[in-house]
Amino acid sequence: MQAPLFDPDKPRDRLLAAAARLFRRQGYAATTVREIGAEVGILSGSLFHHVRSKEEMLFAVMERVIAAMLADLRAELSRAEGGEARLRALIAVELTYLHGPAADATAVLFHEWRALSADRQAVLLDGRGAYFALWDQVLAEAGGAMDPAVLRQFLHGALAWTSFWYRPGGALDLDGLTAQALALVQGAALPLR
Amino acid sequence: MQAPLFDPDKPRDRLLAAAARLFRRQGYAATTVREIGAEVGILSGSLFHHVRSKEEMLFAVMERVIAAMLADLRAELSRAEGGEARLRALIAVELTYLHGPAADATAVLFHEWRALSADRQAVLLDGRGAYFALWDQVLAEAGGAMDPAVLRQFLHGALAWTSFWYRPGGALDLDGLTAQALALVQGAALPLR
DNA sequence: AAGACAACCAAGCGCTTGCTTGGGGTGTCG
DNA sequence: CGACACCCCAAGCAAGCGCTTGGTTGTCTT
Repeated sequence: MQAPLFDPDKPRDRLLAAAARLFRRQGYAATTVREIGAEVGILSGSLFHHVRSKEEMLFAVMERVIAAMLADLRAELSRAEGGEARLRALIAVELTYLHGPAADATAVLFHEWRALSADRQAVLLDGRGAYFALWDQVLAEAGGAMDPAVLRQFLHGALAWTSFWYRPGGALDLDGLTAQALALVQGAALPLR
Repeated sequence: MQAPLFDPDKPRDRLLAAAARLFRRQGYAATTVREIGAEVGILSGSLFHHVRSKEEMLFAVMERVIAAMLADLRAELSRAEGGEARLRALIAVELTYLHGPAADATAVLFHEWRALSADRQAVLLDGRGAYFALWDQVLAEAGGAMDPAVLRQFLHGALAWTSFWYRPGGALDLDGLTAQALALVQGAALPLR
């Protein structure tokens, strides 16, 4: 994890952080620009001094997460040696984003994708593609019997879903959760038949 | 799978089926009652002859899926003999609902939960609880090393996420997908360390 | 034949939505 | 001191929202 996604000193960033928080809690469509304004202490009209439209906020939030996740995953993978370490890096980066300081923005990226217009989805597709290409590479290296693409979808789904039930600070910390996910994919979930 | 969730002969059921379709495609908040009316060929006002409010449609859709899934899972489990068969039943029922005739309603249940008011969420909690109690029971019987609650969340997340990428009719059919999920949870994803 | 009922239309109500406009206060820098 | 961004408010617009109203059809029952 490098620099935080949003700089509290920049008004526009404070706005985006607030938008991410509300988009996550209520969903994009159910969140009004008046609520976002209130969250940072300005009126809804003043909000458009920093941003061209409501959707631009959604786009900006997603754009930043994608770029940051991709950079972080690349850094972690270049540092990791051995198949298990690389696999752990995959999971750790995803879970760190989902439950660390960037939790709101990451949850929005994963769960509000369809709220974004098709044009803007297309702009972000390159970044998403590069990110998952790294996944496929690591999973293929691991050389399991399962189709890497299917395994990637299963794993990504299982991790993305944690944002609905897992809360850090409980009995299970982030490292523990990472270990559990690693165990799942390494085949330690249930005893072999 | 017993009787279909919605009876095409009943106008109210046709409405609910259309609502489920649109809620799934666009999300609950982003769907208007005018669109739902148009989907069945009536005006938006006439819609309220069958239903008290827009949210009642969401509730009705979810209620039916929960009841049907619970009944089907109970039936399948009572028919299954042995740990692996019971495990497969868990996965098969979930995937059948997610990608069979009830796909729209099931996706809505899984992905639009927070759009439902807290009061109505509470009404449905019993059914959800009973359903997942069966999961925990089967997973505990399987006797793996992983915490059954965490494993349940991982598995449920991985399966629920299939509604974003899996489409029946391709190279991988539903039985194949079920087998892959079973393999994941049985530890055949990657070779052991 | 008459009544009852379900199903729908046409019109529109009150309210909220995303966004625009015009203007004013505050600080920085030449 | 004046100029110039920057940031924000006050007010409001057009469009769309969920939902209500009063009334018209066609079908079925008695």
